[in-house]
Amino acid sequence: MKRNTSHASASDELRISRRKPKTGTLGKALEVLDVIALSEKPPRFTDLLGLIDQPRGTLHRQISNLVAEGLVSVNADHSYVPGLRLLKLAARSWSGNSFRQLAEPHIARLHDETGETVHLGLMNGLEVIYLDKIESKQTVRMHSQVGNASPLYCTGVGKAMLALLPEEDCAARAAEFDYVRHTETTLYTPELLLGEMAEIRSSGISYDREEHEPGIRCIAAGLGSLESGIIAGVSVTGPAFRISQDEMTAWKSLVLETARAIESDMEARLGPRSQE
Amino acid sequence: MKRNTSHASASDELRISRRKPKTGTLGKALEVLDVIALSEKPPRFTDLLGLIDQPRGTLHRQISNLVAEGLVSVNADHSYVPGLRLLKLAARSWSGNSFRQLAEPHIARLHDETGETVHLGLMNGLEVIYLDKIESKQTVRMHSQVGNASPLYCTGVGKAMLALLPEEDCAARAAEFDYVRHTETTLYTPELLLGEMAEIRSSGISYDREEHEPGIRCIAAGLGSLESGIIAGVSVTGPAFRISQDEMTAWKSLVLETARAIESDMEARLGPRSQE
DNA sequence: AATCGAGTTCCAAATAACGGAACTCTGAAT
DNA sequence: ATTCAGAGTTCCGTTATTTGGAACTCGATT
Repeated sequence: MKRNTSHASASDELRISRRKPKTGTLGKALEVLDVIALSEKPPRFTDLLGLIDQPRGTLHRQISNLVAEGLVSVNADHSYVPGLRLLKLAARSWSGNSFRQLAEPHIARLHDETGETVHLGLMNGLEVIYLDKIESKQTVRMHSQVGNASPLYCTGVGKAMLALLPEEDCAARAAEFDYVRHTETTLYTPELLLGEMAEIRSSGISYDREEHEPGIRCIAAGLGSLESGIIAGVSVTGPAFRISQDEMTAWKSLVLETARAIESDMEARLGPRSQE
Repeated sequence: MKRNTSHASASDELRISRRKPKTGTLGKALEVLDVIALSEKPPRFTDLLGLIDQPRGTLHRQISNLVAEGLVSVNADHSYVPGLRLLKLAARSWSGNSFRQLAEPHIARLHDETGETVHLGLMNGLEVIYLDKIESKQTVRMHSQVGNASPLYCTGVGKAMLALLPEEDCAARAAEFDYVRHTETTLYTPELLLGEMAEIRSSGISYDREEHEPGIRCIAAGLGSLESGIIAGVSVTGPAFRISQDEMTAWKSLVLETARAIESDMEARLGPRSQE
């Protein structure tokens, strides 16, 4: 005789949903991995002991397991770095990602037509994760940002994606950001951010007016839907010294067309059956 | 007086020495993740149940934990794909990798001088993992292989790295490969493979004469050392229809110089102190 | 309505993780 | 050379998590 145990009881969950998914041992191991991955310098055992609230013996075993599994490598000087297995796992995940595959020709075309750097981003919680990128010609840095995450509130694709959400969700997320005023023009309060939403919603286009990095501008469009479970965005990015705001605006229809084209491919290929 | 607890009886141990690092819960979770990452099509719950020897309830919880941690995502149709968190972790691991950073300018120069695709690979067990790549100009596929793994025996960098090992280690690995004859010219036995080693050792250069993929040729040099704990390699790859074997050979000194230059940077920057 | 298949939940028993303390190693100070 | 301090590692009884079988729910099919 089973009753409704009701996993998500209304009152309990109001507080804070951060960092309490109760994933047991796995969660603890990943906390360690996260700390190692996020460290600027490869941490040594004692560094980790200070950063993670675990007894010596326990932490040591956790790290040992991570090392044994190849998720973490240990240098000669006993400092720890993320392991190659992560790269391997991520590479498979990336190259097999059907959404990315589907979007690739479209962003390639957008790149050909604009000649500037093009990004494909995916919404993930309060961040945008860059799934793909095509660099402008001779830029030195390569494939740098694939897999990188940025906050939603200060990026072109991020704002475009926010605007796709129902207003209540949008406002809820706006309230959750840890706003950092990266530049003069950063929208650093929920009010400023929400103030742009109406315009983005009606035009389908959002701009990053050097809001995240000085000298970097971008035009973006959101795509996807809640039903499909995919909220994404495409953008064209360029240096402010070469691309004026007006030139950005001129790409509006190209960017919108690209977003619409990806969406129609999504319907065609992901809709009927979730075939790869 | 270690007691053999239960499942792994003595006779089983003889079978296969692979996959027995005893990493407890973490290992089991990663086995699931591996299966999901390696699947061609996103598996559904029942598929996984067939592929992994675990009872329903257990497997379900393991997957739930992976999902809760963001290592796995679940599609609308209950099929599972690797999660975005993997990309994020790997991106940090990649961009923070000090060896890659150090090698980057050198392979960039090699690319400029040859005009062809250049790879940086790292030895990992019986495989080479590509740490970085600079594509030839207008190639369509981008950052495709970073993080990808290939067998040592049929790639240019792989053979070059093998040749750096002491002969006994080299022979030991040669005996362990699961040889697949990818093309006509694949070295598909330990004897064929070891037969090339002397030449590679003396010249410092190895060739992939369409041994992995038809129509793809490459010249490579190994670098690093056992003491440093890094065994790596650089290569220039090109299509056979455009690049003759002689043209490849002409790059010999460029490739060697690049390898030596990276090595001297390693000594300078990784040697004194493992500073990032 | 009944059946089947797929996915999900539950709980006592089994097992793996915990954590304090003891041990070893390394390099610096005496 | 000896001592010492700090870092890293191992051990083992206790504790908490994982396990795995079975029961349950939901949807599609007959």
